[in-house]
Amino acid sequence: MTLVDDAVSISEAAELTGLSTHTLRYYEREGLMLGGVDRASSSHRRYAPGDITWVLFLTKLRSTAMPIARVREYVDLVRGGDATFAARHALLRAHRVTVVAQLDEITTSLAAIDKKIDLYEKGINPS
Amino acid sequence: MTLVDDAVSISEAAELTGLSTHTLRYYEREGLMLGGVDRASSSHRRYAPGDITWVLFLTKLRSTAMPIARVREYVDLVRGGDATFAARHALLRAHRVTVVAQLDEITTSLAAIDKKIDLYEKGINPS
DNA sequence: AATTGACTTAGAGTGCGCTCTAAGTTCTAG
DNA sequence: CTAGAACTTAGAGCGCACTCTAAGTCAATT
Repeated sequence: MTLVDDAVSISEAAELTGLSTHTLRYYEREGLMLGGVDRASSSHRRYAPGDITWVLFLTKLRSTAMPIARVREYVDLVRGGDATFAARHALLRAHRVTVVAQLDEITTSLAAIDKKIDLYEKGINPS
Repeated sequence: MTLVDDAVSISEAAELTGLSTHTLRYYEREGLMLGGVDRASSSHRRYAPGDITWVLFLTKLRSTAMPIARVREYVDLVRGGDATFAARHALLRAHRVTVVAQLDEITTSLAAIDKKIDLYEKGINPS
């Protein structure tokens, strides 16, 4: 069994996640990383594969408009271990409801925009 | 033909649009109202039905993340009349592309969240 | 050994979209 | 006529999520 050090630097983590190094440090400061990122050379961050996986999921939460504070709540629950299983499950299910609502609102708005575009396409001059 | 004054006060406009009176004044200040809102008694705003219709469409643009500045561009074009027909059409079509991208991103993120929720539902303890 | 570039920290700054305040004016009900 | 609610303005303040700066440390290359 070969032991590969597949942990990466912050700039590599930035490339892998699509975030800036600034944002990665900011998220860590805000307590959004599950376990605290490892350090090499006693100062430079080393992102383990699991850290990358977590950041990628975190960006899914953020891209569905979960506030930083709510993400932190979730992370704090994860740190709480088995005892918080139900709470974490509930938090995600509650968030899911808001995401479906977002999709619905955007879809409704898109329909209104499409209606307006149709007017343009028919040569009508709308506002 | 009966002439009804169906223009409404700012608080009624707020109720009709779901915005606050503060926001309605803010939008007007930012140049987002098509023609300038009428005044009654030489000071209080009177929102005509067309104003309400416009604000409702404007909220569709906003709810699909069109920045205030872009909305203003559109409004400025509308003020430009027939000459800007093509530009307005293009602006809306370009915005449409971003809206579809939003829907796609949120849908992808929702799938990731659902996957996580499934783990909870199966009694697995995820992070 | 020296240079160059990536990294570190704490903290300040930015942009957006509201949201609120204060001081004064106007409308409406009694 | 009066009281109180709703309105007006200009401008300040706020919350969020970054984003950047400064001053210094560390790593890789020549």
